[in-house]
Amino acid sequence: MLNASDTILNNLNAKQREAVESIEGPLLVLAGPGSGKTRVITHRIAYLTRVFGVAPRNVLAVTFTNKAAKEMSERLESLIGTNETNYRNPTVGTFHSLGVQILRSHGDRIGINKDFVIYDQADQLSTIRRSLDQLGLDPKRYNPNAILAGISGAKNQMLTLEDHAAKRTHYFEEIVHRVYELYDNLLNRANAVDFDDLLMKSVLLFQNEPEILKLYQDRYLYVLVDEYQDTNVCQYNLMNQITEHHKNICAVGDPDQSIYSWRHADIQNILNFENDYPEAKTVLLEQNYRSTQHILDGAKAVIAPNQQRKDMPLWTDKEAGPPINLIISSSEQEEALSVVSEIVRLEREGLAQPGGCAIMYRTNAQSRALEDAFNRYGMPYHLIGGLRFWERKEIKDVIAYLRVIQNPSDDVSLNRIINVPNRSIGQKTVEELTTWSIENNVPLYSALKVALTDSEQAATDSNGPRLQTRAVKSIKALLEIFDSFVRDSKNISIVELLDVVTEKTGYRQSLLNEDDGEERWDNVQELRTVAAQIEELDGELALSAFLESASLASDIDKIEDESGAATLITLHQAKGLEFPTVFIVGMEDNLLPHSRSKEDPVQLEEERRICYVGMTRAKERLYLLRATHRSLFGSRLSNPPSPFLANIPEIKTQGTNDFSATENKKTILEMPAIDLRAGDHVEHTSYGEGIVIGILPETGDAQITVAFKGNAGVKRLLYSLAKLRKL
DNA sequence: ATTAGCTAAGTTTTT
DNA sequence: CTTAGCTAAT
Ligand SMILES: Nc1ncnc2c1ncn2[C@@H]1O[C@H](COP(=O)(O)OP(=O)(O)OP(=O)(O)O)[C@@H](O)[C@H]1O
Repeated sequence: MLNASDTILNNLNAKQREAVESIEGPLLVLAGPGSGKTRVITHRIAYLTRVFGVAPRNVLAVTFTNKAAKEMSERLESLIGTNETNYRNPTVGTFHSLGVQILRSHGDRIGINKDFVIYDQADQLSTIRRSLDQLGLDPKRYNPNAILAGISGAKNQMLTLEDHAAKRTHYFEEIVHRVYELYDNLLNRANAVDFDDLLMKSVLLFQNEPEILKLYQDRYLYVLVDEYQDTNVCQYNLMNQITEHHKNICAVGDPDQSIYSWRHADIQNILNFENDYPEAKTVLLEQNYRSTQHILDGAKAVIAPNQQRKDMPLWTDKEAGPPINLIISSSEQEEALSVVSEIVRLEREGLAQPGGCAIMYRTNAQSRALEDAFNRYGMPYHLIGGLRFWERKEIKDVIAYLRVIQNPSDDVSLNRIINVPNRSIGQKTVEELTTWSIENNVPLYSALKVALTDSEQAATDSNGPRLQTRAVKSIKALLEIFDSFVRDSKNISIVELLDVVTEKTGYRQSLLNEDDGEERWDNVQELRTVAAQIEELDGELALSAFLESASLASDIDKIEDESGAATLITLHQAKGLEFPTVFIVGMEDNLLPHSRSKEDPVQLEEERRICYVGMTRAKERLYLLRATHRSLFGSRLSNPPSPFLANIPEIKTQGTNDFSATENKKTILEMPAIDLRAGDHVEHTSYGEGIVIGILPETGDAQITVAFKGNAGVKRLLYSLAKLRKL
């Protein structure tokens, strides 16, 4: 029988084992893609807790995305089993979720109220606009996005307002500084923190309150960090603070996969690890378990020209596999079509499943042509990023209601929904209230209250905000409804609260009257489903916890491969993932490398790394695609091929005139545009109701597979003959 | 107070 | 070509 140690070490190679068994002191695992770095982290945690006897609660593992954290927890669970009574799981989370945890528990020490909300980019921008307005600065002249970048950059480098003051060298930075000051004030007043605060304020808290820091130092005796090459100054400081005494830090990463320098990630953090910790042990992993020989060779050839790198050996004993394919098209539409038809071909020939395919691109805008092609041919797809679920208007509206219920001081959220749906509290009124609240240094919500009491007491000589009677009436109704929500929120579940809020405010009604109302209401219902799922998992859920997961959630967390849908994703978001089949579209100069980066050699090297990350996601099949012409802002322009393509030694090119490519395209082009998708409910004249489970193109037609409700069962029908009615 | 219609700007990449 | 933000008209 195997003991715990054997089970954990069994599926590791010698180097990985060495890393797992190095328990005490700083440990650096440097290795290329697919070499099992993440596996080392998981197994090392298992080893620490199950073999070495470390209490799970003393272990902290930090990842980049929630998805990575979730996957790690799951793998841990299957490795060591969990949740026996008395068994506390290790902490596995993202830097940002760690920040939330720290600030929620101890933020009061630096003046952060426990009920704080987290402002995302849109909330930040709206706060910046308000600041500009207050300062009498023209948002046309001073781009709010640029100012946000300035503030965020400062925070990412741990520059507080005072620090930033010293750094002002340009006029623009002076402006940024003035906005920074007011912006932070507004955030404070709204009891809100932004993404960057989660990290920076945690570090500041630890700096100022050593006894709080000690709590975390004593709690987290073993710390493991994934993707260390993409940590920024705050994250670096945070980890150093926690591991200051025991120095049990295990950093894992790959300098060649550092692609977030624009977010102020500093590759020096990983390169200097051995200087920071002279006693550090370094383990290099050299075997790639993910990709075929062809894919690995191609990727290595792309990264090789970078000057700022140490070459590390990376090999595979996998078979050569099919060569890397280059498909040249004449437009982005044709490019997208090539992708779809190739996926169809792979599926038909039993070579790959659509669910195992990912299409990757440099910029979000590129997803559009792909979506069109997938929709046109009834192929299911899963879009990551872009119009993110959590950023949709209707979702943000509903979340805003919940946020105000939890934290009435949240000005941005209150502003958002104060007149949604229309309740005759117009711009003028809001302006008056806002000005009054800023002058009196109180939240907007208080301004509403004052306005109301004033009018009730018919106080003519009051200093309160001066409003129309109609507006006051609306405000009264609004405050009353919020009071009732706050009361409700204490007694009912979040799902119920969502129902009450959308119903009582008339939000559902008004949404359904808008364009695409049904679809958007469905999104709100999906939010309800998410809430239900979380509640089912965690039992009664606190409103704050729900809002927190809403703030920190990102789309990538939702990838499920069971669905049979191909994944559309940016190259950045694809980091850390793997797929049997990968398509990288837009392999053109100005796009990859992006025109904004290609002038600066340092940035150009990062573009190369982005390409490298994408290529190394592929396990079996890799397609690179480029279009000779592409439209940008409506006008067509032609781009030369990406210079990276020239580095790849063996590549099979399919030009636009290539026979097989044309053949494929014919099949799919002749397929009628079908308005059916897998999952759609349909009705057939004799078989009755059913659900579409598959669509296969045929020459000039399509084969639709439908699972019928009645006795008919699963049927394959020809689209042209079946006369299916969509329900 | 609300809305339709116009103009100008925008595409890197995100927790 | 889109879309967000602003102006003019109701
Ligand atoms: N010792 C091993 N034996 C067999 N398969 C392994 C081994 N180690 C890792 N793998 C597999 O190799 C693949 C890549 O592993 P993992 O994701 O841990 O690599 P990584 O180094 O974190 O990759 P990346 O840096 O590209 O994200 C996974 O499918 C994993 O299951």
